[in-house]
Amino acid sequence: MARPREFNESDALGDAMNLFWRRGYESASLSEITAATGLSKSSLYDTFGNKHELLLSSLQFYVENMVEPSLTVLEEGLSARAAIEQRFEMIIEMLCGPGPRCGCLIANTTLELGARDEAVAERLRAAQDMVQQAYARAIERGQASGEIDAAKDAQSLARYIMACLAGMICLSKAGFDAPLLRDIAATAMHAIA
Amino acid sequence: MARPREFNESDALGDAMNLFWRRGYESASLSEITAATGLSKSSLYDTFGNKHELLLSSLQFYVENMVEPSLTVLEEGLSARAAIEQRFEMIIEMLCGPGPRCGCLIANTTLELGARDEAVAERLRAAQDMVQQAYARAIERGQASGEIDAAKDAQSLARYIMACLAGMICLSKAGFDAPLLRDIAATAMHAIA
DNA sequence: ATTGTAGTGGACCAATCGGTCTATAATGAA
DNA sequence: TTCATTATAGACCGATTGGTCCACTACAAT
Repeated sequence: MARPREFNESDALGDAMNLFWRRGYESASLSEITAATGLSKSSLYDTFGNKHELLLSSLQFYVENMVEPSLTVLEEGLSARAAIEQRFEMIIEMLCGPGPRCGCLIANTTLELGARDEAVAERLRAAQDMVQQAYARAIERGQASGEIDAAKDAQSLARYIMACLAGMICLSKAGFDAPLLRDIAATAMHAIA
Repeated sequence: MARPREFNESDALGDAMNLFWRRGYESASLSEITAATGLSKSSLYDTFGNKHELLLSSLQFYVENMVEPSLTVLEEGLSARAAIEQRFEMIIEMLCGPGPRCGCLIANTTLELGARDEAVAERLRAAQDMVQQAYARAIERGQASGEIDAAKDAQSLARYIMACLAGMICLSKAGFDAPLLRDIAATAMHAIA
C-alpha cells in the first residue's frame, strides 16, 4: 500500500459534526464543510459519499462521542436523583459554555429535518430512545431504593425528563443563561418525587 | 384612485406565515412563497420588501393572530391551574392536529435563526417575554387564590412552564403523539403545587 | 526509475437562490 | 376615450448551491 491517509477520518467527521451542530444542515454549505474539515471536496466525497451521508455519519459520531459517554453518570454510584441532577448540570454547562449557543445536535436536527427526512428521522428516533431508556433505568433504580415513587411509570418520568431537557435546550438558544436554566431544572425535579 | 388591491395583504401574510411555519425560513424558497401566497414576485417585493422583512411580518402576524388570542384562556374564569392545564391541552391539539408536525413558529425560528439574526432574535425575545408574563400573571392569580404555593417565584414557575412547552414542541416533532404529550403535561403540573 | 495509490485543487456543471426590472394587462376615474 | 394606478408574468441578473471530474502531486513499494 502506498501513501497512508494524510487526514484522520475521525477528526474530519468531528469537524463536520461541529459544523452541523453550530450551523444546521442546510445552512452548512459545502465550502464551509471543506474549510472546517480541511478536506478537499474530492476527498470529502470519496470518504463520506455526499452531504446527506455526511450528516448521517455526523449524527452517529455525535451519539457515540458526545451522548453515550455522558450518559454513564446515570449509572454510577450516586443516588438516582443525584445522578439525574448531575446530568442536568452537565447539560446546562454544555449549553452555556463558551462559544455560540448551539444547543444539541439531535434536537436541532430533529427540528430542522425530522418532519421531512425519513432516513435522518429514523436515526434520531433511535438516539432519542436510547437516551430515554438510560433515564428510565436510572428512575427504576431510584424507585428500587425508595427515592422515587414506585407507583409512577418509569418510562413516563423518563419522557418527562426528556421534555424538560429539550425545553432547556430551546430556551438556552433563546438566550436563557445558566442560572435561569438551573432554576428550571430545580423546579423540574420537584415533579419527580 | 384606480383598481384597488386585488389581493388581500393579510391573507397573503397568513399564507407566508404558514409556509415559514411548515418549512422554516431558509428552506422556504421564493418560488414556494409565491405559490403559497398566490402573489407574483413583483407584488411580493412591492408589498413586503424582501424575504427577510416578510419573515419579520410573518412573525408579527403569528404573534397577533395565533399567540395572543390563545393566551386569553389564562385570564378567564377558570382556576389558575385549570387554565394552565387547558392551555397545555390547546397546544397539544395544535401540535398533533392534522397535517405535518410543524411545531411552533416562534420556537422553530428561534432554533433556526436565533443565534445569528439579531433583528429576528429581538422580536422573538419580545414574543417570548409576552408569553412568559401571561403565565406569570396566571400563576400569581393561583397564588392569590391559594392554588399555588405563594412562596414560589411566579416568574420562575412561568419560565418552567415555558420550558415544558418548548420541550413538548420538540418531542412532538420527534414523533410523540397526543397521549404521550398529555402524560408529560400531567407530570409537569406536579411541579406546580 | 517505475508504478500504484492517496489526496488535492480547481475547472466545470446544471440548478437554484434571492432579487430587479420591464412590458403588459386590467381596471376605475376623469 | 384617456389617463393613472395596480398587479402580473416572466426575462434577466449575479451569486451560490451540491456535485462531478480530471490533471496533478506526493509518496511508498517494487
